[in-house]
Amino acid sequence: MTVPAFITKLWTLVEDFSTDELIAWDSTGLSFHVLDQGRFAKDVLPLYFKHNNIASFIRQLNMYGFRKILNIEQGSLKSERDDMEFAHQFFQRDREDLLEFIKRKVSHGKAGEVDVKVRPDTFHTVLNEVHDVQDKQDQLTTSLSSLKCENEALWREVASLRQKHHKQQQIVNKLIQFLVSLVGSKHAMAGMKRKRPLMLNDASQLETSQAKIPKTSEFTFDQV
Amino acid sequence: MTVPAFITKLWTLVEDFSTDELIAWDSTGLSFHVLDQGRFAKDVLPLYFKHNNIASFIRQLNMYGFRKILNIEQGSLKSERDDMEFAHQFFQRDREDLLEFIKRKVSHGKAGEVDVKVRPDTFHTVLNEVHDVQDKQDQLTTSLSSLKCENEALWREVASLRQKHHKQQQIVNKLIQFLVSLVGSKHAMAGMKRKRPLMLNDASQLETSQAKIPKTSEFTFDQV
DNA sequence: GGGAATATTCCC
DNA sequence: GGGAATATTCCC
Repeated sequence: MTVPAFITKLWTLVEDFSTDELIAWDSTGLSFHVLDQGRFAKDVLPLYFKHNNIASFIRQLNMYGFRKILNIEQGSLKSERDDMEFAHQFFQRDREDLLEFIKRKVSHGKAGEVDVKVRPDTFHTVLNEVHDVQDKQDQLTTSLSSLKCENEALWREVASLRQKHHKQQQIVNKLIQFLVSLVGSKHAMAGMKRKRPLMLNDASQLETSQAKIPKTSEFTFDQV
Repeated sequence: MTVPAFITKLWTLVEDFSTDELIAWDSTGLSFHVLDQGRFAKDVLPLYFKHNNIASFIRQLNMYGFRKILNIEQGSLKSERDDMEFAHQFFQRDREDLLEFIKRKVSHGKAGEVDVKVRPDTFHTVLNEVHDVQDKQDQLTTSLSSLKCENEALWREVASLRQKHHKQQQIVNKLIQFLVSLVGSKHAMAGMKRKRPLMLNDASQLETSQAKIPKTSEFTFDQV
């Protein structure tokens, strides 16, 4: 809505017939010419701007997206040597209504980037926190790996112990069967005194204790 | 080394005796006064700057760290009503050598902050990576906790099984002692045939298998 | 041409 | 006073 001062001044300047000798519309009305750079800078620029440098004028044109029109005969001798031509899509003769679409380039930072302003100590704090998380994750990974090895060894130990217990129980059963066969066939037990019971019924206790832990590990380990 | 144009112009301007009626050193030489703002802006400023606004002049003073000196009698009637006084540590009469230490404030961002320019997709990538690390760490923590519980249950199981094995072995030993006593006292074994050995020497196997895992867990678990 | 520092303006 | 946009300068 609000057209920058440079654009309105430029349009007024190009439209002004009194300065057509130094700056004027192209015959097409879609671009404009600057004829005599020296005189234009010295006599015209100070009337509109706070300087008399053609370079500053061109800098502004570039800031607003104007492009320099290159003539066909570049290096060859042309009728007018001191002739520059500039154009912009929305800078046209008798079309002041288009000027509002001419936008100044935002200079800060590359296009497509966003500024993130942080205090240096905040920056270092965040960086340290990320490193802390990474260190802790490394420790966790190591601990997890160690614990997993220990766990596997424990599972093997439990399996081995259960197997040994089972075999031992079979031995106990065989011994008892043997004793029973002795008693049944020879009645050898007659007259012997037992000080206390032998407590041979361990198997039932073992079965109940096994229910406290799962039969297989529910944990899965993925390398991180 | 290179003193900004504003500072050199300002110092020249204050030193200049011809303008002392409008701008001049304080008697101490450590600050300067601007007497008649209206005349100063209209007659003096354009001689040194590209404008005639006292506001722009003061804006520059603030940009370079000058401070306004407040008079003792603020609201009361003073001899000179249109009198402003400014000072800067390194702006003193006859001390042009100090001017190089007057630094312009960098406008972009708050003081003590540093610009970090990133493309939005890079910003989101980094953010996602941090969240990935945090998620993975949560998973690791959960897995580690589960595995630790399972590990503790396994240790209890192993201890329980070892105890049972020990008791079972004692039973086996007592049975064997009992059989031996039977054989020794009554010679009841005579004439009986054993099909295969009873394999009662399980205890030695158990001892060797225990060496495969440590007696106590070397792992320590800290909550994260 | 355009990045970046300084200058000027505008506005809270 | 100072943030921020625009203007001017300086420099590659």
